[in-house]
Amino acid sequence: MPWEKQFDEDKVLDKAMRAFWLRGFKGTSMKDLVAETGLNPGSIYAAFKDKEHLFQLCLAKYEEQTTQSMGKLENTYSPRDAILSLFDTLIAEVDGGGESCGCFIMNSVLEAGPQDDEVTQIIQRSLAQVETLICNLIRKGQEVGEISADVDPGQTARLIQGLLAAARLMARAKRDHPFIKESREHAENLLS
Amino acid sequence: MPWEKQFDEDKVLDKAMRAFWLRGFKGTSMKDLVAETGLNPGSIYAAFKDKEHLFQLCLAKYEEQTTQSMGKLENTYSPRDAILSLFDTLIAEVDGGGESCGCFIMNSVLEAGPQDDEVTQIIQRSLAQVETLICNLIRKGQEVGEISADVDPGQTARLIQGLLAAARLMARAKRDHPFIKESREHAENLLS
DNA sequence: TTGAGTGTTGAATGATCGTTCAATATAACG
DNA sequence: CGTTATATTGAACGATCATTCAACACTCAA
Repeated sequence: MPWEKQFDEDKVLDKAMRAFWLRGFKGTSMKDLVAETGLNPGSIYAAFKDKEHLFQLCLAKYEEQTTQSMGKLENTYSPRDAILSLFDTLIAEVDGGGESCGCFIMNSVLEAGPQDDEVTQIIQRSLAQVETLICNLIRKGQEVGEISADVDPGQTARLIQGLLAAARLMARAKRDHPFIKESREHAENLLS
Repeated sequence: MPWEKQFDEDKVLDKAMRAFWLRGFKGTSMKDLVAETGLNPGSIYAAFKDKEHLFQLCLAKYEEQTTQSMGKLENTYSPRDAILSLFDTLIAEVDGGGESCGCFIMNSVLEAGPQDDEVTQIIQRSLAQVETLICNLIRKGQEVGEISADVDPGQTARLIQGLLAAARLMARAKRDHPFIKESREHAENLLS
């Protein structure tokens, strides 16, 4: 019988994800991945097929992580604060001088051409997922009376998502862009 | 005395711009540029130094075009309608099945690492430029009484810019994403 | 102890990348 | 017409790209 893998597939995926997240698909070479994962080319190909497939796995993993971490927010904050904390996280990232490499999904939107079916599907699925999560938070907030009952949950969820995406984009363009903090205020007003 | 250039430098820049706009810097190879401009490698290098510099020229040209076309809007529409027409253009693009390759500047934000000083400067300058143009439109609209006097022009300009950026991003991810049309409504409400 | 089965290794592969340059073509001046 | 100055050409360069694979390492059932 065989031999167990010498590496933790999940940790390797995490490192690859960080690389793709920071520099994109084309901006990350196999040499980079070899250096940052500590694996040899052959092992990477044996475990993940090829660069394209590895990238898709990273995207999927990111989506899963995002969903999970939003689930945690749901349990530790009130619905309204959970939504606002999404903005607070970004603000803290920027203020703390952190990496602030944006949203991996959104970064990939621009790099993946419209022909890249697999990636496009992951992106669309992820967008819909986050929208739904925010939408549910809004509904729950309305039930509790924390969020005004006369906002449309779906539309507002998409607006929140848009504001957040824009804020992350601006953060990447200019670390201290005023819109980053303003976007939080806008969200706050929406949910008043 | 010498020999005039056989190509129109401006038309070549336009074709290169379209290529970079659609596929990004890393996604556009020199071979692509040779094929799409009709020039030979040597001629491109003689005229534009190298790929990096050509890209910067394209970015700068895009910025100039954007500024000019927004100037025209100012002359043909009322301030409020000029702003809303920015959204209408995007909506028409998407509805018409057009390319909808987003905003060249914003696309470049994600691709250019924070280390790329020259590109970052062009991006920041362009962002500030557009913000100022929208801000002035808002002020003018307020003078005419077309836009509510109690919105902060600067903050609202940044919000409009953010909404537009987000809408273009969503359009790239999903052609018929509801947010595209909703963003126009949000802008409309802001300027009511 | 051994052989079958699987994981690891990293040099080598061909393709493509951005870039260069010697050869060639063209136009204006003497 | 010949010289000079510049533009064009496209093959060729070295670097880097993603990918492969034969050699080797290791585990475990027999």
